[in-house]
Amino acid sequence: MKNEIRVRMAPSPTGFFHVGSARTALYNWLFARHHKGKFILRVEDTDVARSSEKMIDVILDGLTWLGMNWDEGPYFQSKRLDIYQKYVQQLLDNDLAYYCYCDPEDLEKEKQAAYKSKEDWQYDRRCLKLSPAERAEKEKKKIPKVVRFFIPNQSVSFHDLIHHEIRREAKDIEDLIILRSNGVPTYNLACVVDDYEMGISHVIRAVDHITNTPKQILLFEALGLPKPEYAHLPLILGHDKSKLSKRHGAVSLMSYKEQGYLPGAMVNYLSLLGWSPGDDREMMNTQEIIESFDLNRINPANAVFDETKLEWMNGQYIYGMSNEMLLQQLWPFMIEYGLVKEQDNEKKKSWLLRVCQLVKLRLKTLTDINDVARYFFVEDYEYEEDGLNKHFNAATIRIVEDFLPKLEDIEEYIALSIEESVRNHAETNKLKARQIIHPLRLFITGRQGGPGLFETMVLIGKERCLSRTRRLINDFKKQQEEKTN
RNA sequence: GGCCCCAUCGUCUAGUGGUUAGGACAUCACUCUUUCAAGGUGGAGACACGGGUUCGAGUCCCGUUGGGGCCA
Repeated sequence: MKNEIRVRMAPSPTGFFHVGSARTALYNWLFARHHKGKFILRVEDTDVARSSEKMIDVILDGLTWLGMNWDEGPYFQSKRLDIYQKYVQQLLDNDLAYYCYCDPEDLEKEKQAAYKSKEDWQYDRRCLKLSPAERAEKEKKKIPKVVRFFIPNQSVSFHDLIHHEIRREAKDIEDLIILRSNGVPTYNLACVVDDYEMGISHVIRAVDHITNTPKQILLFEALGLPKPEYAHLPLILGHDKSKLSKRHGAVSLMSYKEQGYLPGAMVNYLSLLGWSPGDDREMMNTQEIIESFDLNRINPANAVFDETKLEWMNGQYIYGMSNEMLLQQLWPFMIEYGLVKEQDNEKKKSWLLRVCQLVKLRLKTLTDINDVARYFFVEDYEYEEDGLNKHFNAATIRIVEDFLPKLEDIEEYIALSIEESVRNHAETNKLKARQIIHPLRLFITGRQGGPGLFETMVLIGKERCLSRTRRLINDFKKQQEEKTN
């Protein structure tokens, strides 16, 4: 118990789950699983005016999607106010904290004025210097008061597992507010109390919290509590190298799910953003990542989020899946795009699996199914402009039209016989096979590229191939007639 | 402005005093192919700068510059 590894994810419920938070959560979780420790969920909702169930569900859904199970919680700070107040009282009793009656708006004005004239500003402890009479006066007037933590005059240093020795002078830290006038604790106090109460052994969080750590260490010391170990993770940046935020586009974890990314690929990619196993491995399943994971191997430099590489990796995962798995993952998207109906799952199962096999190499995300394979399912696929320019002309139409009877005559409609028929026809008519293949592909699929044409034609079926081709030929003829008239 | 963190190809990274500085994505060329992909082969591409320490520095120290974060 004493040496048990216990880490936490402590999200503030903002209504969405940032990929940066997901990465932080992931590293905590990997660390816990690697050391057979506990991963605890704690919702830091004291700051939030109203944190709804829904906001928390976003977090839970995200963790679940990525396969990160938690061992305890979620605990809610908003339900633990009395605990924090108890600790604040302890500090007050020991003269390690004091009441402050200053009007926050006044202080804010002073601060802004100081910044404007490029001066540093810190709270000057004026309420600490209040005489008993002055204090009594303010109490009598019922002026709202907060509790400030008295920063002792010393330097603070701590050992960060990623950044090594970090030192900060106490004079650079101001007496921070730890309890608001409404009795709600501030971030630093609640965090310290909870990290202790929940037995957190390692605080693994992003580096933008590193300036909070000395304050928290001072709080641990003032409260006489044991300190956890600290590891401050590098930030995830957008392409302009500033902290990844909404203005960079998709930063919510669930938007990646909606865009058709697989949780395994997401975990794999995120794990490599700031960490590496030390060898050249990149494609790793979650189990392998857990086994290799080590805080010592985290790169302290910030990392740019590279969606292109994530996309590539996702494609690798899709290609590596069994057709059954792929179909299952694809299903909700195919329903959404109107490619299939619920009952097709049973009726057309084996056909669907064959389509999966044929297109899986071309899918980078699950949503690609609509672009890459729409023509297998429905008739409203589009024709590539460039392709029509090439093949929608008298000479080509003629070639295809000549070939159609041969296609019709094929008895055993399998790839081999279609190919044989095309090649024979080409030979007897002194054509290159591609002169038939290319327009045929365009007419049947609307595209110039794709899986092998003959296999594709088998899956689309003879009748549909014929009718699609005839439709194009008729369209062309109609167009010619209109021109001559 | 103050304080803090960071610095290897465009991007993610390997590298812990002696390496032709390795890999991956992206990019380019070739190859395979009915096409598009994927694959295969190859190319181009980095130690921010300046001082030290050392026989020897991407690697250790200091400074500069640049980027980022927090205070907001």
